[in-house]
Amino acid sequence: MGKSAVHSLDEAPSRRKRPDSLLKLKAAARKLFVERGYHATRPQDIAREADVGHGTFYLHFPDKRACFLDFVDDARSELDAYIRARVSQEDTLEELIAHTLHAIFDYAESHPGVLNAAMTDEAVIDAEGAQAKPLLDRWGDDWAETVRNLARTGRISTQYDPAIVGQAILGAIHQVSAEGSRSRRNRAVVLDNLTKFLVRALKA
Amino acid sequence: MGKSAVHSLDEAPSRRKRPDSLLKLKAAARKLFVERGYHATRPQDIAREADVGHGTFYLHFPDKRACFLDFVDDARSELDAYIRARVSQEDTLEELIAHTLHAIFDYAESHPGVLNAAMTDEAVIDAEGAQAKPLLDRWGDDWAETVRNLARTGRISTQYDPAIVGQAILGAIHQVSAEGSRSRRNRAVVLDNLTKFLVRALKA
Amino acid sequence: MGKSAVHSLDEAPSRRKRPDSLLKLKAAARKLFVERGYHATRPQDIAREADVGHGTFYLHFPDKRACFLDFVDDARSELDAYIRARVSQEDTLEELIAHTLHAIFDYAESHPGVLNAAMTDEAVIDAEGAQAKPLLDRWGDDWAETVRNLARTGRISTQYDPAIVGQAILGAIHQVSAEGSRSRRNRAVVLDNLTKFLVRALKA
Amino acid sequence: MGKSAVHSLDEAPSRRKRPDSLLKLKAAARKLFVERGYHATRPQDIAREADVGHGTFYLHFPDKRACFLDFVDDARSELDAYIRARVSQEDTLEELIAHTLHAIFDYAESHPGVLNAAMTDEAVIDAEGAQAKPLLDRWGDDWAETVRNLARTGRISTQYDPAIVGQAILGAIHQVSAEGSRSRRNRAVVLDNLTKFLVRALKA
DNA sequence: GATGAATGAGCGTTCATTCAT
DNA sequence: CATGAATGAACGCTCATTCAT
Repeated sequence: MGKSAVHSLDEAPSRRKRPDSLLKLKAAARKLFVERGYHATRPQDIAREADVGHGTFYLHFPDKRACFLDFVDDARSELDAYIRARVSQEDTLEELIAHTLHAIFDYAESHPGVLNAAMTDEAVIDAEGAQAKPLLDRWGDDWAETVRNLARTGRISTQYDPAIVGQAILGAIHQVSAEGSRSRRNRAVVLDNLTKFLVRALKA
Repeated sequence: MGKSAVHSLDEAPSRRKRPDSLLKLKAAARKLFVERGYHATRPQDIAREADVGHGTFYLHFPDKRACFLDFVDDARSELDAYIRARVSQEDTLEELIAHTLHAIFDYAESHPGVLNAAMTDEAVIDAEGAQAKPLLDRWGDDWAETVRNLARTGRISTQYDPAIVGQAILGAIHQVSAEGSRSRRNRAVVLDNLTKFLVRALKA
Repeated sequence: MGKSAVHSLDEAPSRRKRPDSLLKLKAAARKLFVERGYHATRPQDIAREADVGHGTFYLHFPDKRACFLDFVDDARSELDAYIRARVSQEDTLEELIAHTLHAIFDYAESHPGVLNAAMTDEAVIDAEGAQAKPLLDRWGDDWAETVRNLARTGRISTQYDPAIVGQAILGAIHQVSAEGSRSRRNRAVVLDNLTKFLVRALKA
Repeated sequence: MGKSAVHSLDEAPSRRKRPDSLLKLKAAARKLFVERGYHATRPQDIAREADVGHGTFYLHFPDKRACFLDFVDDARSELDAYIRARVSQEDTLEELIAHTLHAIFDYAESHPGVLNAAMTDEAVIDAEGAQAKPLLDRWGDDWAETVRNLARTGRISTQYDPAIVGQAILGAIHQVSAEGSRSRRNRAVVLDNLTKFLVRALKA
C-alpha cells in the first residue's frame, strides 16, 4: 500500500540490503541508557524509540544485557579513537596527560552522559555471571600500560607499581569528570587542576 | 567482646522483650546488599535472611530504598569513626594520607564489600527523586575540606582548587581500593603506592 | 508512674469498672468508616484513632466486618429513635411522610455521612457469606409495614403490594437524600418535592 | 445477527490473526464483577477466566479500575439502547413509564446482576480521584431531563423540581428492581406496582 | 527479516489477624 | 484487660522474553 514494489531505488541507494534496524536500535539504546539508565530502560522502549517492532530487538541482541554491553564497547572504542587522535608517542609527560584529558573532556562534551552511563558498575546489570573485569578496571589497565611505557622511557618515576597507579589515575579522572559534570564546573579549571595533579604525582 | 556475659544465662538476659528484629534486618540487609547488590536483593530475601516475616521489614523501613540508604549511612558513619580514630590535627601530610588510607583499608578488610556496595550510584537505586549528591561526591567534598585545611596550614601547595583535587583524591582512592580488592592485590604494596602518589601530587 | 494508685476517684466516677475502650473504638470506627469508607479503614487505624492498642480491637470485635455491622446497627437504631420521636399513630398520610422525612433529614444533618456509610452494600464488605438482607432492603421492609398499616386504616390506596411500594419509597428517599447531600441541594426544597412526590403516589 | 456467516467455515474466517483477547477479557470481567463484586475480583482471576496470561490484562487496561469503569460504561450503553428501542417521543406518561420499565426489566432479565454490579458506588472502588458523579446520580440526571420534557409538554405536573424528582424516580426503580431480583419477586406484579406508583406520583 | 500480542515469574508492598508479654 | 511487634497470604502490577504470523 503506497510502498513501491520497484526495487527500492528510492531508499537503499548503494550496497546490499540494509539492516539499518540494528543502527536504529543502537542509537535508540544509547539515547535511553544515557537518559534513564540501565534498569529504567526496557527493550520495548528501545524498540519503540528505534521505530521497529519489539521482536526486532531480539533479532540483533540475545538479551538486554548484551545490548548494554554493546553500547559500552562502542563508547570505549569511540573514546579510544578520540585519545589516539590527540596523543603521540613523543609527547612529554605533561603533553600526554594534557592531550589525553582534552580528548576525554572533548568526548564527554560532544557525547553528554555517555561515559557515565557506560561506566555503570556491571555488578548492577548482572548479579551473577558478570564479565571478568568492569569497564573501569579495564580502562585502569590501559593507564597502567601507559605508565609502564612512560617509566620505560624515563619520563616518570620508576618507583611505582604501574598496575596500581594506573588505577589511581583512572579513578581520579573518572571521579573528577563525573562530579565536574554533575556540579557544572568550569572545564578549563578542571582540566588545569587535574593535569597539574597527575603530572606532579607522576613526574620523575 | 565488651559485651558482658554476666546474666546472659540463656539468651534473653533480663526484663521484657527484645525488639531486635531491626538489628537482624539491618545485618541481613547489609549481608545481601554486599553479596548481591541492590537490585538483586528483595525485601523478602532480607526478611528471610533475618529470620523474620516479610511484613516485619515494613515495620522498620518504609520501603526498600530507605533500607539501602540506611545501610549506606551506617557504612559512612563507621568509616568516619575508623578515620577519626587514626588521624590527628597535627599530622604531617604524609601521616595524614597514610593514616587515612590505613583506616580505609582496615575498614574494607574487616567489612569486605561494604564500601563497594554502599557506593552504588544512587541514580541506580532511584531514577527520580534521588538525593542531591551521590555518596562518592559527598566523600569527595570531605576531601576537599581536608585539602582546604592542609593548604591553609601550609602543608600542601596552594595552587589547587580544593573542590577539584578533593574529588581527584577520592577517585584515586576509590578506584585503587575497589580494583585492588577485586584483583586481590597485596595491601601493603597498594598502600605504599597510593600514599606516595597522593603525597607527591599534593606536596607543596 | 504519676498514675495514682488510689482507686481512681478521679476518673471512673460511678458504677463498676469502665470498659470505655469499646466506646472509644466505636466512636473511632464510625468516624473513619464515614470519612474513608469500609475498605480504606484498617483495624489499626481505628485502634490508633481510639488511642488504644491494636490488639484491643480484637477484644471487642471478632473481626473488622463485625465492627462495621455494629456501626450499621447503631446508625439504624439511632435513626429509628429519631423517627419514632416525630411520628404518631394518628398522623395523616401527609403528616406521616413529612414527619418521617424531617426525622431522616435531621438525622442526616446532625450525623453527616453516617447514613451513606452505613448503606454501603454488604456485597462490598463480604463477598461470600453475607447476611440475608442488605440494610436497605430491611429499611424497605419497614416501609412496607408502614404501607400495610396505612392501607389497613384507609389512609392510602389499597391497590398496591406493600412489599413493593415499601421498597419504592425507601429507594426514592435514599437516592434523593444521597444525591441531595452530594449536590448540596436546599433542604427545604428537597423535603417539599419528595413529600409531595410520595404523598401523590400513595394517596387513596 | 448482521454478521455474515459466509466464509466462516472454521473459526478464523479469513485474513490474519484475531486479537480477541480484549473481548474475552471483557466477558470474563463482566462475569466476575457480577458474580463476586469489584473487590473480590482480581485482575489475575479475570485473566484466568478469559484464558489469557496475567499480563494480557494490562495490555488492554491500564489498571483494574479502568476495567471496571469500562464494564460500567458498556452496561450503561446497552441499557440505553434497550430503552431507546422501546420508548418514543409521543408516548403518554403511562406509556413512557411502562415502556422504560419494561426495557430495564428486560435488560436485567437477560443480563442478570449486571445493573447491580455496575452501580457499585464509585467511592467504593476509588477512594481518591473518583469521577465527579456516581453512575446512579447520572442516571438520576437522565430522569430529570425526562421529567423536564414531560413537564414542558404538559404531560406531568409542573410543580416539581425536575432534578429532585428525577433522583426520586431513579431511586425507586433501582431499589425495587434490586430488591425484587434478590427476593425473586414476580416480574409482572413488580412492574405493575412500580408503574402505577410512578404514574400517580407524576400525573398532572 | 520483521512483527507485536502474549506470557507468567516475579516484583515491592499491604493489612487483617495473632499472641507472648 | 491491654498491648503492639510480628506475621505471611495476597494484592495490583511490570517487563524481559517468545513465537505464530
